[in-house]
Amino acid sequence: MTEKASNFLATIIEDDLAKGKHDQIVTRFPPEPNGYLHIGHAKSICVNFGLAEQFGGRCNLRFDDTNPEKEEQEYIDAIKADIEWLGFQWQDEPKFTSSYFDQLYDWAVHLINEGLAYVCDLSSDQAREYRGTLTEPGRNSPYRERSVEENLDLFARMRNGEFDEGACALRAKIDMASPNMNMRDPILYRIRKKAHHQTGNKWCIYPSYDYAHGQSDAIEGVTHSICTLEFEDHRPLYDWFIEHLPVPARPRQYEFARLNVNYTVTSKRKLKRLVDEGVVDGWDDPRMPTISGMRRRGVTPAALRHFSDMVGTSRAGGVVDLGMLDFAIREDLNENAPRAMAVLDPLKVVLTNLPEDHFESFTAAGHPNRDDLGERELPFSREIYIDRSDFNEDSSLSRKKFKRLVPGEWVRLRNAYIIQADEVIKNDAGEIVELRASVIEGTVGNDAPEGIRPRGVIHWVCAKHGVKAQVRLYDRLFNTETPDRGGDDFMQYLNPESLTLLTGCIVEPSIAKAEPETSFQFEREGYFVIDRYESTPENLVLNKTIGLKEVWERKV
RNA sequence: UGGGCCGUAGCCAAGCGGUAAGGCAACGGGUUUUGAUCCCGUCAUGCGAAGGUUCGAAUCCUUCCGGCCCAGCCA
Repeated sequence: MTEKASNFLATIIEDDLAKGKHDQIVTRFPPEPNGYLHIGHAKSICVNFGLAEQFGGRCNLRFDDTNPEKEEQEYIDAIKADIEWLGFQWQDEPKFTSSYFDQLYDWAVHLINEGLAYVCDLSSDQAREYRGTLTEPGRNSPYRERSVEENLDLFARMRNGEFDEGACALRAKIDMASPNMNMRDPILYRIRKKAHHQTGNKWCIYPSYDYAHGQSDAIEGVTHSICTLEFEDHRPLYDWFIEHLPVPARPRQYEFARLNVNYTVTSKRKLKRLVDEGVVDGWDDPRMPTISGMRRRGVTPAALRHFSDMVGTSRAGGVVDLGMLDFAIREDLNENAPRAMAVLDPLKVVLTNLPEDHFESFTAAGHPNRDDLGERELPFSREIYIDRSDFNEDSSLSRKKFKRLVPGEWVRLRNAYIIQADEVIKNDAGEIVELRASVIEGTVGNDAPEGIRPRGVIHWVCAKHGVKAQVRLYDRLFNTETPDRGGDDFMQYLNPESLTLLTGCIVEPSIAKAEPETSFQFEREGYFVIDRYESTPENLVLNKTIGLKEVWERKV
C-alpha cells in the first residue's frame, strides 16, 4: 500500500492501536444482495478493505441478508465478482447475517427475559400513529406491558408460524418519547413467510437491520463498523443492543459521508429502474455507474481505487465532479494501455505516387515511454484510411486552428510518411469519397525537408491490412448535473445520445489478436477496451472508455 | 419549529492554539511524429457570518446563517 491521505477514520484507528485497544483491527463490507454494486459501494469497499490493509487488519465480506423479499443469489455472485475484480480479499469465506439467525433469536429471547423486548400486536399503520412525529413524542403501545411469560410464548409462536405477516412484531422496549425516532421501541423481528435464499424455509420471522447489524459485528469480532452518515441516528440503538446483550465483543460504529458524483444516480432503486425499463442493456451496461458496468466500459480497478483515494473520506457531504473520475481513469490508462491506431470514420486516401503493389511495414513503439510494452508492425500500402475529420476542404483554415490535412498541404502520417493532399474526389451528391495524395520520399523517421511544413500528425490504417471493427461510443447517461435531485423524475434527464454505434471502423491489425478486456489507447482518439462478452477476432467489438483530454477549442 | 450531523478556493480535501498541505479544474509557458503524456509556473491576507477569549484562532466560547439526515414491520 502506498501512503494514504490522512482522514478521520485512519486517525481513530491509529489511536486505538496506539492505546492498545485492539491488537488488530477488523472491518467489514456489508452489502445487502438486492442489486449490483455501484461506484458508491466501490468507495466503501476501498475504505473498509483499504483501512484493514493499511493497518494490517482484516476485512470481512458479510451479506446483510435480513430481508428475503428483495434478495437474490444472482446479486451475491455479482457482488463477490466485483470485489475480487477490484483486487480485494475478504477474510475466510464470505459471511452471512442469516448464518447468525439462531444466535440472534436467542438474544432476542434474552431481551424478553430482561423485560427489554415485547411482542406488539399493533398493525404497521397503528404503530406509525403511536410513534408520534418528529416534534411530538409517541405513545406507549397497549401491548408494551405484557408479561415476560406471555412475550416468550408469543415470540415462540411467531417463530412457529402461528401468526400472519404483519399480525405482530417483536419490539425493543426503549423510549417512545425519545427525540431520536430510532429509539421509539424499534422493531426487532417481523413476520415474513418467504423462503430465504440461504436459510430456505427454516424461518418465517426475520430480524431487522438495526437488531442484526451490531450483533453480527460483535460475533465476527469487528472492531470498526464503518457505515454512511444516514446511520448516524442509529448509533445509539446500535450501542443499546451491545450494552444489553451478552455479546462477545464491543464493536463501534463510525460514519462517513457517502460518495455522490454529478451526472449520475447511485440508488439501487433508480439503477434497477434503468435496467427494468430497458433504458440500458443491463446492470453491466457500460453507461451504468455500477462496478460491472464500469468494468465493461474499460475502467480499471487501479483507476477506481485511485479515485477513491483522491476524493478522500470525510463527514462532509458533497458532490464529486465526474471529471475527477475521468482523471483517474486516464491516468492509469495513459500509463498502461498500449498505443494503436484506429480510424473510426474512414476516408480513403490513395497515394498516387506509389506503385499499385507497394508494400512496406513500419515498426512502432507499443508505448511512447514504456519499452516493456514492445513494438508492433504497421503494414502500409498504396491505399490507406484516415478519419474524415482529419481532412478539411477549406485550405484557408489557420495552421493554429486546424492541424490536419487541407488541399495542397502536408501532414505527417503517424509513424510513417509525410503526405501532401493533391485532389479531392466527390460523388454526384457532392460528398467527399476519396482523397488523392502523394507521399514525400525519405520522410519516414526523418524531419520534413526544406519547404515542406506539415500542419500536424494524423493517424491512419492501411486499407488492405486494416481490420473492421464495431465501436461503441458512450456519453454520460444524464444530461444534468443532478439527476438524483428531484423526486422520481430522473428519467426525464436521460441523455438520448448516451450511446453511438459505429460499425465501419478500421483498426490496425495488432488489435485483432488481443484478448477481451484489453485496453488500448487509439492515438488521438481515446481509450478503448475490447468488449469482454461480445468481441471475437472475427467480429471485433470495442467500447470507448474515455477520450483523451482535449484542450483546444473544438470548432470547425 | 424535536433530534443528529455538516460548512476550508469552481469541486474534493488536510489541518486539532503558533500564522492555510495536496489533488481535480482553470490559466500562463516549455518539450513532443498523439492538439495526449511529461515538465515549469499562477491560482484562499483567507477557513459560512458576526462577536468574544488569547501575545497569537480555521482550530476554544457565544449567537446567527446555510445545507444534509430521521416519523419502513427497507438497508
